[in-house]
Amino acid sequence: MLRSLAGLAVSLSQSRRYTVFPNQVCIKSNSVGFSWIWPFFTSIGHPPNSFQLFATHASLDGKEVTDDVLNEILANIENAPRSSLELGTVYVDKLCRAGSISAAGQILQILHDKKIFLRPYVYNLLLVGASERNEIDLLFQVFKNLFISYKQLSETSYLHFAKAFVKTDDCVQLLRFVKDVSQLTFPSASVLNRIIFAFAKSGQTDKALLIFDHIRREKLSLDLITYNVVLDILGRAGRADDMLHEFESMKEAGIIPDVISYNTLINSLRKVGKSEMCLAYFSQMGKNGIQPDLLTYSALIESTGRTGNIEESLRLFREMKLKGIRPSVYNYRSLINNLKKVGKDELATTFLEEMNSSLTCLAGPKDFKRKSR
DNA sequence: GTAGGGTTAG
Repeated sequence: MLRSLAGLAVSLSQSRRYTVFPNQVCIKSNSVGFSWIWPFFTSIGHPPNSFQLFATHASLDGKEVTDDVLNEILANIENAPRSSLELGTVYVDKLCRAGSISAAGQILQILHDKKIFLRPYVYNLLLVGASERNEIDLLFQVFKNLFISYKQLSETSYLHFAKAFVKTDDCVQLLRFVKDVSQLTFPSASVLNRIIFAFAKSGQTDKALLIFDHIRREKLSLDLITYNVVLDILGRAGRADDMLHEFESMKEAGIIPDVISYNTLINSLRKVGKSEMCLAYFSQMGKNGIQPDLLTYSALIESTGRTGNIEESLRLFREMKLKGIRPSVYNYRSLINNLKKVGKDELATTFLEEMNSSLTCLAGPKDFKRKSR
């Protein structure tokens, strides 16, 4: 592939060769399949001339994508300077859908080198294609180009990237790439954080943690969010001890835990039934001047109530309301169930009535979603 | 749109 890429670069540098590929290929076009291109152009408001469109279609129809065909495509794009972005996007789209991932990647790279950045969605097509075909080098290339072109990737792109590694245990290349990307994004940790998050979200917990270890070992960028993501990963995996160990290591790294760190910790400890530890960390967060919120109290009310400490559960519920934090249906549901469990049916009924009479002013999703920033 | 719930077993 590298050789043909080099070949293309050479042929591109010899601009005289462009004239060898005029748009005459349109003569060979048949009308089938033309219809899919037109709506695309009208939808983005750049209808190019129909001859270019015929050329687009004809040059790919049933042809093997040889270097000659690639050169022909590039010449077509070059000859359409006012719409080369759109035309390039159409070509790469079509090549991806036809399974010619490698050719699509080459076109993307050549246009990228010419500062022609195609529509982001074709990068995703390429990420998926490269992922399915296990073309890791291409995957890295597309990911990097996407980042350089747009500075920001969608969550979908990160997920496509991560999914490429589901079937492989070889992480040497991946870790090398992580270091590579880190140099590109230094000093921000954002891209690395999102990579870790995508690996976790696609069920690759071990690889997510491997990347984290690598980042720490190599002293790459790392911040509060990195730790919060890792705490969550360990908590969800039921690895409470490892989670607490990482929490302690935040101090050594000079990173101060915030309300999300503590909530992640408390909620994960709740899941494994460690109610006393929930309260201990709740106390610690108070000493450190971090204000608890609805999620903190929800985890504590449930944790204490479920382990039979119903008095503490009720006290926390009152304390929360005194602080002006509106309860949610989940707090009531939790209280009512746990009260019934210890035989306090009357009090449970009282809370049921209180809940029903205040349904309209209970906390909803907007009351605990992270603040917009 | 970089991180922490959504009938989390009820």
